[in-house]
Amino acid sequence: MSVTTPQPAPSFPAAQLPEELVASATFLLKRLGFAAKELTMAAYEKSGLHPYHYAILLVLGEGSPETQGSIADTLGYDRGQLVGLLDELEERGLVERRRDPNDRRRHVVRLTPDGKRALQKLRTLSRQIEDEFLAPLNETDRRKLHTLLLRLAEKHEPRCAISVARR
Amino acid sequence: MSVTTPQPAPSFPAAQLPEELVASATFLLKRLGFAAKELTMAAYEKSGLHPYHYAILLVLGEGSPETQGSIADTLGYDRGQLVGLLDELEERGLVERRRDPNDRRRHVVRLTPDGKRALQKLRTLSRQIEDEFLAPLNETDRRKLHTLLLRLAEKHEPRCAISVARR
DNA sequence: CAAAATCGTTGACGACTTCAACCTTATACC
DNA sequence: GGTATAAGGTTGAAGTCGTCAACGATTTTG
Repeated sequence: MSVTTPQPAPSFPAAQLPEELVASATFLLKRLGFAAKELTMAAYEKSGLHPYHYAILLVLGEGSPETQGSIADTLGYDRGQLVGLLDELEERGLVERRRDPNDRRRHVVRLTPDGKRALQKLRTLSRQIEDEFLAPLNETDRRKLHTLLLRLAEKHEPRCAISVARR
Repeated sequence: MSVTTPQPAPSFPAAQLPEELVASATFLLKRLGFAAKELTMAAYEKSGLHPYHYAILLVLGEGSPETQGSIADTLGYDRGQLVGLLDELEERGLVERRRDPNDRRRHVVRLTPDGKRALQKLRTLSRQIEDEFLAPLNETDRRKLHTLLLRLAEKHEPRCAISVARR
């Protein structure tokens, strides 16, 4: 079952991209990154949440208490941006902000029970999106692709690097 | 030799992204797509041009005469967006717009000699960017990655599909 | 000849990111 | 202890960007 409503096939096939662009893995990566974003956004539409919200809930779901700063640093978000995202999560009752008694500048952010339920829903959605996006590949190819992407991410997105503790 | 000036390494390693995000090929694709865009933009900075300009020049370099509409359709650009891009290319003398005598609504766009030279420069730059971005992978891995990405692109970015004529 | 469609152009609009300023609170230093 | 400095969170401004509707000119349709 598809997460997104399929688009009607265009009556005429789209014009061909220049060969040199299609031959570039970097180019394909950029286009596919965009396509992945679009597919994801479409799938999230019904939930009223944003992929950003999912990432935040995931961080909070890992157990260790988080401040807004640590969330922002972990995900690479702007702190000003995070404020609005947390406002939205708090309005929906998925998250709780309270002052840290040890350092009253800080806000400690925690999942509420509703937040944990929402996180589970989003995990399922995320799996569905992944499955739909990778549909052309079998299990072996998916693993191979992930391995290769991870090798690139370790250079270009150090936050993705697998920590020693996690190995 | 690097195309972009290397960033100073942060004294502290960035915080760890949640495992489930890093485990998702879709997520890595989105982040890497963004990283690729940033790397590309940085490399293009000196040239005063934009990757969009390169794509346009590539289309024009393929020989068959192109109108603004056909360029936009080929690359998936908005027509209104293309106007400004072509203005910039024309200002730099890389491109010529002239009315199509057969259909005076259309503009036929052609490369100038300077445009062909610029295209060659950008081809070289593009190769350097590709090489730098894929640095963690050897030749075999690069081919494998490209194959996998292309399989995905055939579904998600039909313009990337290899045409029968091209096979 | 009139109506509709096409092509390129312009400008408005909303979404998004980045950034600087600000208030509160904690830490460093004299 | 008191003052300067830094850090956490918040707000709002600014700039970028893609999307889109409307327009004049021209061609096609009927």
